[in-house]
Amino acid sequence: MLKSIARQDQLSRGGASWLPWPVRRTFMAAAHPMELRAREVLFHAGDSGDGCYMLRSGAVKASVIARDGQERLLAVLGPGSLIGELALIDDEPRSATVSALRPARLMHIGKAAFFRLADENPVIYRMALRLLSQRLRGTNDSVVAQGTVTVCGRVARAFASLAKGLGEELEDGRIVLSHRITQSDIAAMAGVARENASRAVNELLREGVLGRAKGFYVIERPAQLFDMSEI
Amino acid sequence: MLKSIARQDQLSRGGASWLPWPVRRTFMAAAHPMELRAREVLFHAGDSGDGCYMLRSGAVKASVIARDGQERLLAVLGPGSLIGELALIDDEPRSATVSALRPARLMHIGKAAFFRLADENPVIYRMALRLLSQRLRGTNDSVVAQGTVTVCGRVARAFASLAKGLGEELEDGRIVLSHRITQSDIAAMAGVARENASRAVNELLREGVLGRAKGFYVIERPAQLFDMSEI
DNA sequence: AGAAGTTTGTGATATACATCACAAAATCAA
DNA sequence: TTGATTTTGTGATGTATATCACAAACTTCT
Repeated sequence: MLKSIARQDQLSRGGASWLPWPVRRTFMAAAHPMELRAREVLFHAGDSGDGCYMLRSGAVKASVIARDGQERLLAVLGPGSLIGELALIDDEPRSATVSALRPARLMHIGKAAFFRLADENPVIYRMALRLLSQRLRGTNDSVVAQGTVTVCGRVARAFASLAKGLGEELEDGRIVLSHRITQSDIAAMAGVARENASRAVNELLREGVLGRAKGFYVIERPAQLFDMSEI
Repeated sequence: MLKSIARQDQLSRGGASWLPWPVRRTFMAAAHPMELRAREVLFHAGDSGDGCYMLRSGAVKASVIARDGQERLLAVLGPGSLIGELALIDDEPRSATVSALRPARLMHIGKAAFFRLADENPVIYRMALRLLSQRLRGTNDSVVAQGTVTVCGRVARAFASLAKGLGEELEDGRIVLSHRITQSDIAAMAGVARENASRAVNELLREGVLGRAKGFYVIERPAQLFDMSEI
C-alpha cells in the first residue's frame, strides 16, 4: 500500500490540505477546475499572470531558460503543490515556465478572489507565508550547494527534490518516483552536463542508494540520500 | 546630494516604509530598539528564533557556512531591510547567520506581536508576502546564474546585489558602495575563489563598469552592470 | 515487427576555475 | 612612525567538469 510523501509533509509540497476545513471549502468553491495534456504549457516565464494554481493530480515541471539557452529545472511538482503564487503576490511577470510532465488536473484561483478570501481568513495568509518561507529556505540551500557541492552530491539533491515533489513512500521506507525521469531532467535539475549526470546516477545505483524498478527510479536509502544532499 | 537606492525601490530592501502611516506607527510601537557593535552577531544559523528585525542604520551580512567550511554570503543588507523573517514565519531554526558589518541600530518585533498586528492589518501580510516573493525571485535567479554564468558575470551580480543592499545613488546615476568591501566578501557572494574574484574585479575596473573612490567601490555604469547580471 | 527516434554509457579531449605560492600594497595598532 | 596584519595581484599548476564523438540500448510509432 502506498502512502504519499505529501501526506506526511504537506508543507514541502505547498498543499492547502491542512487549511481548516470550512476555509478549505470556501477556497475550493472560488477556484475553477482545469486540465492540461502531457507537455502542455500552463504559462511561460515572462507572461503576465493573474492568479495561481493548485495541482490536483499529475505532475508538472517549473523551468527557466538561461541566457545561453540551457534549460534549468527549478522543481518537479506533484499533487497538492501550489503553482504560480509569485506572480499572484507581486504582480510581476511569471518567473518560470510551468508545463505538464503528464496529464494534470488543476484548480485555478484568481488574484481578486485569493486576496478577498485571505483578508477574511488570515490563516490563508499564514499558510502562504509558510509556503514561501519554506521555498526560500530551499533555494537558499540550492545556491550554497551549487557552489560547494560536487556533481554527485548535486545529483543526489536532484533526487531528493524529486522525492519530495512526487515520491511515494513504501511501507519499508523506500521511495518510488512513479514517473519516467530522463537523465537530461536530472542534469537540468542538478545544473550539470547530461553525460556527467549519467555517471553520477550510475555511481548512486552502484552504491545502492538508488535503484530501478519497472523503469522507475526508487530511492532505496532515503536517509543516506538526504544526508548526501545536506549542504 | 545622495539619494538612497532604497528610496526608489523600497521593496528590494524589504523596507516597511510604504506601509500606511497609521499601521507603520502601530508597528513601530510594538517593536524594541537595539544596537549591534561592528562584527557582533545578531543570531547564528541553527539558533531558534523568536521574531524578526528591521535595520534602521548600519549594515549587516547574512551568511552560511557550507559543509566544507566555506562561508557563503547570501546578502549584504542596508537600512530599511527586514531580517530574520523566515524563522518568524515558519518556526524553524534560523537559516543563516546575521552579523553587523559596522555598528547597526535595529528594531526587534516578537512573533506574537507580529501576528497580532498582521491579523488586524492584513496589509502587513501582503507586504510580507511581496517581500518573500521578491526574495524568492532573487534566489531563483541566483540558482540559475550559479550554473550558467561565468565568474566575471557572477562577480558583477555580487556588485549588483551590493548596490541594492547598501548602494547610494549619485545625481549622475552612479552608485556608491559606502562601505569597505574586501575581495573575499565579493568572492563569498559570487561563490568563487578569492583569487579569481580579484581577477574579475580588475576586469570590471578595466572595462570602466566599476570604479573606486576613497577606498569605496563605485558602480560607474549601473545599466551595464545590471545587464551583465541578467541570467 | 521493423524503422525511426530518443535515451544512455563511456572514452578522449578541452577548459574554466580552484589551489598553491609568494611578493607588493594597503591598513591597522602601539 | 614602524612593525604587524590584512588585503591584493599574479603567475604556475592541478582538477573537476564540460564538451565531443559515437555506439549500444531502449521507446515509440505505424
